[in-house]
Amino acid sequence: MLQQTQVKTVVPYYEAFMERFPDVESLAAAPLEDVLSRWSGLGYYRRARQLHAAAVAVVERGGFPTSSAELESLPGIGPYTAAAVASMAFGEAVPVLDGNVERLLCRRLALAEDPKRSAVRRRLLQEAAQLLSLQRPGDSNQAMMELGALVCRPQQPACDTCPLSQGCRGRELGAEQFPPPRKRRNVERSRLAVVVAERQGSVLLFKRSSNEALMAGLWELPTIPLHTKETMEQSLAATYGGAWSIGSLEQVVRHSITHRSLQLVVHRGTFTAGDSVAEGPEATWADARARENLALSSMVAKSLRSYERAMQERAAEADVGLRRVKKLMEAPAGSPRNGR
DNA sequence: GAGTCGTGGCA
DNA sequence: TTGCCAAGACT
Repeated sequence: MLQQTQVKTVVPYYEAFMERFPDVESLAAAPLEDVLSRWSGLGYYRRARQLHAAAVAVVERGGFPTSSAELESLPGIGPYTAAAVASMAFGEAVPVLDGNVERLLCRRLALAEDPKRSAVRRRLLQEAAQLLSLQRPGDSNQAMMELGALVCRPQQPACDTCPLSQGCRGRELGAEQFPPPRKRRNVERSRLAVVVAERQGSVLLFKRSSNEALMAGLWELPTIPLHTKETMEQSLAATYGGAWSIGSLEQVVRHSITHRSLQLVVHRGTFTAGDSVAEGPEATWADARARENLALSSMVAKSLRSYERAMQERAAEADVGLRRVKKLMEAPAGSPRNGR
């Protein structure tokens, strides 16, 4: 969970996850669907699949591997995670190199090169090994990561309070210039139509196939690109089968996925199953309770919240209108109206 | 080696 | 509003 994700974000997911899957056996025995649903909203869903696969592998081999080399053979466990687990759980003297330590060491060595390059990486690992406490490698690794996160932070590093400022070459030259800024990628912008089809309090969802690159295996609201020659109804039928009609209600929701910036136009719509529906992706009608146990992305959850808010506002307006009408009808016939 | 994958916080 | 980035791994 902590891979590329901040601790603060992870904590609530971690606690709920551990309650649902208290040990490796329960995780291995659980359907992937359940694992994904507990991962909903955390992102990088491949991690959930790999964690599940790793649990299966651990149970099959009869226990956890205890060396960093063996750990790294498990799905989803790379150099960082293998070193972190091996050092913290099993006391192996291997250094971790996460984003924080990487930055700290680049500054310490005043390396003005891209730390992702393998040659630079080797140099950083060598330095990390030098600094590692062989008596307490787990604590030592955690201390380095904390130091990077809290003291040798990306902007405005607190060099004055740094316990490693002694041998730091970057401090003299201006720590902030190391490592060099990454090449930035251009953001791809797009507009999508998202359709909420309601039926007796349930919403129509489709399952993304497991080999999709993006959010594989998660449930999605029917979604189509905007600005096509086809009408929305045609696009929806082609993608999801059935027959569609689109209502007037629409809400705009913004969402960003790594290098993409999405404008989601959430529509209300209706869906009628036709002969072609069997050819579309797996579908389900899910009410609010059912949705709790489905794997939804944050993008879908956000769209649904926006839709529900809009519907509540519309209902409130309708209620006010109804009261006005009632009031008029209750007034004595032929009585003068306001302002006349 | 470079591209990709989600999301939320923050400046 | 926009861009950057985080306890990375995999293709």
